[in-house]
Amino acid sequence: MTNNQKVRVRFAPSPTGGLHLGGVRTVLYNYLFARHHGGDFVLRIEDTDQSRFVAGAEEYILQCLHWCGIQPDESPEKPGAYGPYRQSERKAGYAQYAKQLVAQGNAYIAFDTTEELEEMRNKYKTEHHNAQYDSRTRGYMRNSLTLAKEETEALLAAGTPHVVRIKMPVNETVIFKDMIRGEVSFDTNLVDDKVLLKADGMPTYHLAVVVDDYLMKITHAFRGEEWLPSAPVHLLLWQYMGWEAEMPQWAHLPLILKPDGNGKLSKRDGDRLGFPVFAMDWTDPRTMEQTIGFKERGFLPEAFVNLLAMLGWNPGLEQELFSIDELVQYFSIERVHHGGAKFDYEKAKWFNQQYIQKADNARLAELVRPFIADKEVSIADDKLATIIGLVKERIHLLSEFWEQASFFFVRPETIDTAALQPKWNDTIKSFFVSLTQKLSAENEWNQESIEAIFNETVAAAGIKKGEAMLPLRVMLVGGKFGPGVFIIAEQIGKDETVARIEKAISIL
RNA sequence: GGCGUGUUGGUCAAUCGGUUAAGACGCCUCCCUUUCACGGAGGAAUGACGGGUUCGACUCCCGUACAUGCUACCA
Repeated sequence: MTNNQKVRVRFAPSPTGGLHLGGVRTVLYNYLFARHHGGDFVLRIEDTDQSRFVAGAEEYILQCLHWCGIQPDESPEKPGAYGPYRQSERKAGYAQYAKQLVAQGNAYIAFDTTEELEEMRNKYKTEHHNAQYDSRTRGYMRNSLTLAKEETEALLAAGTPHVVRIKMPVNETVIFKDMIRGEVSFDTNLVDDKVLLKADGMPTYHLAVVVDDYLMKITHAFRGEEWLPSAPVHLLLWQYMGWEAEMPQWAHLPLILKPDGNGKLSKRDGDRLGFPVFAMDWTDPRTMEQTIGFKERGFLPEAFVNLLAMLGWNPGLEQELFSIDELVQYFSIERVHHGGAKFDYEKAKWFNQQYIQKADNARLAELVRPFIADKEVSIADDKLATIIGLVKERIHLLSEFWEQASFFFVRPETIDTAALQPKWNDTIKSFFVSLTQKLSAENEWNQESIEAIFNETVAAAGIKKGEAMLPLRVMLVGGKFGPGVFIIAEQIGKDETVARIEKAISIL
């Protein structure tokens, strides 16, 4: 790219299912880079594989980006000047470029059937070398290089299924500079003649990515490390098309690995280890299989973005909590790690907890609604906000709200009597009986007044405050947890407080 | 198998030839809190291995090991 060109980056998912953590991180790095340099972020849909098309996947991806607060500047829904934004809508164009490459001698037409390819691989495979369609084997195959010109034309005229393959040069070294890894080089003899145009007329990723990036004036191309081995094909294509001067700078991002063992993090690992891998809930329309997302597990989008940003990138500061605007400010591709990072769900939850603590109670109340929708209680917004303020420092996920706060809304079904029994005797029992009487007679009802009555009653009964505090908590809450016991009493109200104490006395 | 890429505590990681090798998560101890949590203080725990280069290597080079990715008319 030329220096004064406007930065343009793209995220190019194929709409085949749920949006993976690693995908979101790739989006994020694209977005941060674009914003940092005042450039554009483009969403392009790579739907060239018709057999893998999944209905609804494109909309789903949009929703995930929206939830994360990442809006593309251009997308299928919001076209800019470089459309179309779906590869399937460019079908005719790709064929032209493929034709040009064939005419130039940089590509050729191949008629081999699946069976013939299979046969070739078995035949030429050795212990030391995997057989591939390349300079060593293409001479034995049925293609426009081995067939007479008339024969090829006759086959074409007869409508014989065929693909277009790149003709990888012999004895060349392709070198390029990756923004993250520095100089990377490949021996062209070891790269196979990748299919460029499929028999159905659709381009493969290899052709499409080059053509689209060129047409869409992409200046920086970020993608996962798994693409590195095919980079020489793309480099050569840029060269053969005569677009070398406009080729984007490449950056191959490290992988996100599974927490245990090694290898790429997959949806299966999440299922197995009990954490989400997709950004949002995804239901496969074919199998109806449902997969949980970070959103529905109770993550805040800003926490999700923050934790993903830190997985493979680090600004070199001690600060760990960054708003998306701060990330934009600090982000630099040079500080992206080379090696893959294992995903740590515990740390992810810590990030979320930090953001929950910082978040506004009214907003949290709104966000927590879906998590209590199935509970048969109706709670006013302000009441919910107040209670969230009381319990938010002890939850890591929004989904944990109910287990930490249900006693504010419904009487505990059971109480931890085991925690009470050792302290239970006639003295303490009569203390609680007299406490309920005094509480019932009280007109003012707030945590100060409740505590004052409690103190009086304790003194009158001649017991220590500590002996009665825990029992009171267990009676109201059901267990040994939760915020201050008097504020709980205030919130649940006088009648309910008295009722819970009386019920506890009756069963002890 | 071949090729590519990678390797600092259990995990995320700072360091860009000279530090007692930061910090965070998790774990442990203590304090705070008459519960739990939050918060605070402290602790255990790290440069894969072997060679170079250098006055001096976590840092640069080479080799080995290990890991991982690719090796489809999938992306």
